[in-house]
Amino acid sequence: MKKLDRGFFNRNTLKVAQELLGKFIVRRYGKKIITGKVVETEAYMGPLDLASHASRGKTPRTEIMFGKPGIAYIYLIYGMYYCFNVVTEKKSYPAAVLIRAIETSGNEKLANGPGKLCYFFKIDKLLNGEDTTTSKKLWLEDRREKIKKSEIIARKRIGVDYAQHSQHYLWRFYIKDNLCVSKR
DNA sequence: GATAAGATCATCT
DNA sequence: GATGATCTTATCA
Repeated sequence: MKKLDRGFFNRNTLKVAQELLGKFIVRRYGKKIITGKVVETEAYMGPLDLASHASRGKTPRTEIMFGKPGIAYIYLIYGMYYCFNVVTEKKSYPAAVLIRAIETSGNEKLANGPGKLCYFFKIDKLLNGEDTTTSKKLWLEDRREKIKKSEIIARKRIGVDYAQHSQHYLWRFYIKDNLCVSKR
């Protein structure tokens, strides 16, 4: 197994989002190691993407997305759930990939959504800005699992009727027929 | 089966 | 003071 390095993330966000499928998240929490396979991602890129926090300009919260590729952007949503993103593309270009669902050993439904996977992985805002290419607490690995191109499904993101041209873009990716993918 | 509402708080206006 | 990159439970057809 091989740790994903900065070069992997320093590329087109859509490419990274697709290639992250089948990769593994590794989380060291105290003496415990938690791992899981990425089965669903979503891309948020650039100032033109109205669904992205960064489209409204740089703020103290979103400046992580303007930072180095490979670092973690963790955001508390609705006061209850964290979302785990990995920053992509070159520095000062705001883009990130949201990890939406993870396949875990055991119960499939433990991490089939952005909020739940963060709870499962004990991810909180202490890890915001963590560099996953050097961290010993949180990183990503390539375990040579092959995902066929025909198994990658691209779908439109939900709730973007106001972002007219963006609606055509298929920026949500998941592995076909995987039980862990979030529903609805 | 589908849709609606409630929980709850950091961040922005 | 309003709002959101969510999830669960309740209610209706």
